[in-house]
Amino acid sequence: MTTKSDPLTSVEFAKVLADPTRQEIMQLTCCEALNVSEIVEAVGVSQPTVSHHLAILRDAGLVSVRSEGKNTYYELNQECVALCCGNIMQVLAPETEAAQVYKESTDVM
Amino acid sequence: MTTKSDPLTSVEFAKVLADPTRQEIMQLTCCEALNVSEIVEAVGVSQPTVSHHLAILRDAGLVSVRSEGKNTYYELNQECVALCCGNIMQVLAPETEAAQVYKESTDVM
DNA sequence: TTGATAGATAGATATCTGTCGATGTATGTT
DNA sequence: AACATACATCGACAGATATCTATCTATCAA
Repeated sequence: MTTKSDPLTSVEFAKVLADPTRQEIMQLTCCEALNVSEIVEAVGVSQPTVSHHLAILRDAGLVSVRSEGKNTYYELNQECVALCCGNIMQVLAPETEAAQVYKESTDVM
Repeated sequence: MTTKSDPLTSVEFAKVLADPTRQEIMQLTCCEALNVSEIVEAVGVSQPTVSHHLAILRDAGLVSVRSEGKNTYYELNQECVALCCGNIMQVLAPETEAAQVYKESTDVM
């Protein structure tokens, strides 16, 4: 229903990143799946607020969601993050070495 | 007065990027310096609105500014953009190949 | 000096967004 | 069946922000 299938635009990606609470959630779920209660405890805002941020991440296709009994586990999609960052680098910083290294590493050979 | 000296946080950087008009300005000034009138003409919003966005970019240290007679030229700081994108990749997508390639390319040897 | 042009600033306004408390819903437990 | 827990959704509200018009300042030209 909600989840986005097409790749994110740079503006959409930036809007998702443009909040400290949301970035903290992204960092927490970056390398391990956490359920909502664990995230609530870690970030120190209310549960509805966490659910709100998770919905935004879900709609953007930036997290994977897995239900397990009463719990719902969220994990950040690192590949999607890397892709968006790479795109921004290539568009807004094409002459930097970082962008060129990125481009080479992703070019089909 | 306004310009930021310390490096941008990921949230600050994302907030700057999180507007389509501003990203368009960034793209326009990415590889050449433009004055305000040229930017106004290209993006199709009012001159004060462009000045507002340029002030945000200036305060963030994301553009260099050069006055020349009546004109003021703005140019995007690509290195700063690349640095911020690289940081985000390393923090939020550390296990991706893109982040690792970036890290290697910036590591002191 | 007078006028024109480039750009910044101020103030107003409408929209967006992050947060919360309250409530709904589904799943598991006794 | 009754209850508890996990999470989502709703509605309200306050603060942020993008945009505009109007105005101010500074520089160049006549």
